[in-house]
Amino acid sequence: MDNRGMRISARADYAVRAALELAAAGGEASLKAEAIAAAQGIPHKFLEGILGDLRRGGLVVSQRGGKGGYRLARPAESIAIADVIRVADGPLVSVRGVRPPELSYCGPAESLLPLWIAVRANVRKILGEVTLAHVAAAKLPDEVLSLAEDPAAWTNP
Amino acid sequence: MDNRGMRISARADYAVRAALELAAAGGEASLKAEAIAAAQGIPHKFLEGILGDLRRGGLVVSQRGGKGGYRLARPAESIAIADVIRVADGPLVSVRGVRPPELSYCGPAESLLPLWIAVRANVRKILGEVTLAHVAAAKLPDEVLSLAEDPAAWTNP
DNA sequence: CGCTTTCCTAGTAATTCGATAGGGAAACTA
DNA sequence: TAGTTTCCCTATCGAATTACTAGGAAAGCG
Repeated sequence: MDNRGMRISARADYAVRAALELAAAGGEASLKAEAIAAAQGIPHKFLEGILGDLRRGGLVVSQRGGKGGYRLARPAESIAIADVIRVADGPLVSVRGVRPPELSYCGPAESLLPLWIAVRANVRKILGEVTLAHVAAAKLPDEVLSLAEDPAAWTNP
Repeated sequence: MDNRGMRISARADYAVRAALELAAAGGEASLKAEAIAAAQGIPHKFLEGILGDLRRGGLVVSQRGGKGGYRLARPAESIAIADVIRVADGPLVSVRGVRPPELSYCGPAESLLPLWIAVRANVRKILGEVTLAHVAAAKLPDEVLSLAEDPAAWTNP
């Protein structure tokens, strides 16, 4: 019973960091997978697969050949962190592998369904509002910043 | 890239549902593992292991023999859903297997750390406030209820 | 063509997940 | 004391997932 709970996978973390490097590079310049991997310390063959997901998800466009690379398909202000996670890693929140609306509970557990829905809504409220531009510029929205500034939010249990 | 994201495991879901059955039974009565398993449709040998975790975590007390079973170790009003999940499944939120405060990011990803902290704080705000008593009585706190009542919270993506 | 870089398929070692099996050990009943 | 009930412990299992790696085919450039 050590490390489980609600976890953000390496895949999702890498995907967001790669997208942030692209956001920081601006809309014109394109970065090569190897450069992103080096900048963020991500295994580069693993990253290639993740960038493929981002491209198939329409978040990124790619170019092959000598001066090829990747760049964002849309302005960084219009891409939420939630978009990146969903494209690279599937649904934001799931319970036992299915998304909350598909669940059914009985007896005293009946109110679990609205509870999971509320949790998901609260996660969305952050990851759906914060964009790549916010994070890359280190300018998080005030409501998010005030959550993160509370010292109690940094303690272990 | 299908079903990942932030997931609540079967273990955590089962643990909460079992605890809810105990909460609904009241502080005196004790329920047998088999009865809980039948009531909630949980494989009973699997549930036995989970109940062992809850006992070792101090949330539940057990009694062997003819009129044995399990009951809550504390009043249901004093046990948060987060307590149950942590005891059965480890930390509420983790990124790449480690808890947010242990992370370190560089370059344009530096603001990811406060972002994960904010997400965790927002999850805690719900799962740390809502108790077994709330859910078992189907009386969620108003702030949670208002999140769950928003129709937009029930849509897929 | 020759070079670069993306794209695709496959594979893999380690771990986790969900679940099952089979006995003990303790407590109650009679 | 014998017998039943119930929790308790360890061990195992297959399938899936996680985090990577390898090797090459396809596309764009000079």
